[in-house]
Amino acid sequence: MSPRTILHLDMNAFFASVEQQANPELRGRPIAVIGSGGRTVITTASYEARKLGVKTGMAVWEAKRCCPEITLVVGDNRKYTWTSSRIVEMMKEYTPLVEVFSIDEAFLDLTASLGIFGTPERVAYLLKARIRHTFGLLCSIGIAPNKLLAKLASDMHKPDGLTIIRPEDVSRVMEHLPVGELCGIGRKMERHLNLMSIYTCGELGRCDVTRLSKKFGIIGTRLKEMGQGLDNSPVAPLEAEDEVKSVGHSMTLRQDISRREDILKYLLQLCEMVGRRARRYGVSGRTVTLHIRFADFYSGAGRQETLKRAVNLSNDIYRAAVAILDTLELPQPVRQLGVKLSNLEYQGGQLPLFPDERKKHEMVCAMDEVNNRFGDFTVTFGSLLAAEEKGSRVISPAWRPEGIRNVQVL
DNA sequence: TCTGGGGTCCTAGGACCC
DNA sequence: TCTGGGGTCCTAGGACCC
Repeated sequence: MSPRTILHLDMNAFFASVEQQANPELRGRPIAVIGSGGRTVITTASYEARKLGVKTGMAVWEAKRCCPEITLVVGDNRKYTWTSSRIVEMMKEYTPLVEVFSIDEAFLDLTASLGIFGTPERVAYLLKARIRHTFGLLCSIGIAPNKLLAKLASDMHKPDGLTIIRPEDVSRVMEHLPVGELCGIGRKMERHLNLMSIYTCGELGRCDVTRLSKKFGIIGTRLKEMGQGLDNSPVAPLEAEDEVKSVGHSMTLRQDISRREDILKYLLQLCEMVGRRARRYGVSGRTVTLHIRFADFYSGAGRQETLKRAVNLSNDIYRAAVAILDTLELPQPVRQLGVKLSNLEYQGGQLPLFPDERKKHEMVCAMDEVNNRFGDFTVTFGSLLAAEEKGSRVISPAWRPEGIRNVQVL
């Protein structure tokens, strides 16, 4: 395989920076973006807040403890999705091979475009300058022969960094790099490797592959390659991406609940969110999963059930979810509920065959249409929730601005 | 008022069929 | 009397990512 030139772009403190741009009073100050619910965490902290110890995933009270003057902003995903889409459009001017990895990260395969734009550094500087001028936002860029190394490189200098790993640098960079720095090796995997006396990528790359395969199974080979800085995976633009395999929503409730009728209300809301997203993208699914987290945070219950036929009507999903609920023991009040539809089938807008089915389908589509125009839960089943519980605004960096993974509500 | 929400992939074990 | 093996589908749970 001939050498490739891959660029990874990572927006710095994306949600927080977008908010600071939208509101000049927030610039230069410690702020953090949080979710809208009663029980939420820090989604993104500005660099000013990070300096004081505020981190993603922290409870709000914890963030306030390290930084009493912090300004908390409830996230607005329309802003982030809009900005992200504009940045992706900009990136597509340099190559059609843009893989949107998350709302604030993307890979570009520049191999074929360097004839037009010159060096990859030049593309990086152009992108950085344009993103800064247009949106007032900073990003870190990594350039390397593959995605694994490009992502590693973009992480090396933050914020506003530009790091290049050339083919001749790879073995030097990997030699003393801790294995946990690689995307794909998390805390548990790192601990297992350390127990095998493998601490650095250099050691991982030299490790006997049978030893790795014995311990880690099918990914043993892949691990050794990662240690050597090898990665053949292509940059996959949206059209080339695998089909989405599941659609789900979950919510942590404002308060723990125990009464069945309360649980059912939230369950119906979740099934409506899942069903509507599935219908919007023309998928239905045969497997419905219900998951519950109990009041103690650590314990939970859940089950999945595969139906005879694929469904995407909220009521069908709801019926399956309730059937599962009725098989579960609930030893504690419920903190969090989740519903997922998987085993997906892509039907591409086919209408059901039988008249009564079709009528139901048409009614649901009409409801969806109203909700799409006027906001979630404008028209909905009678038993849905009071105004203050409407359409919990999901804030998650894992969104994509396009396609079914756009979880944007409203 | 302690601890969010969206996904993917892999493993292991059981049921069932040929 | 005892004991097969491959394949598929399904479920539960864990690790990892942003």
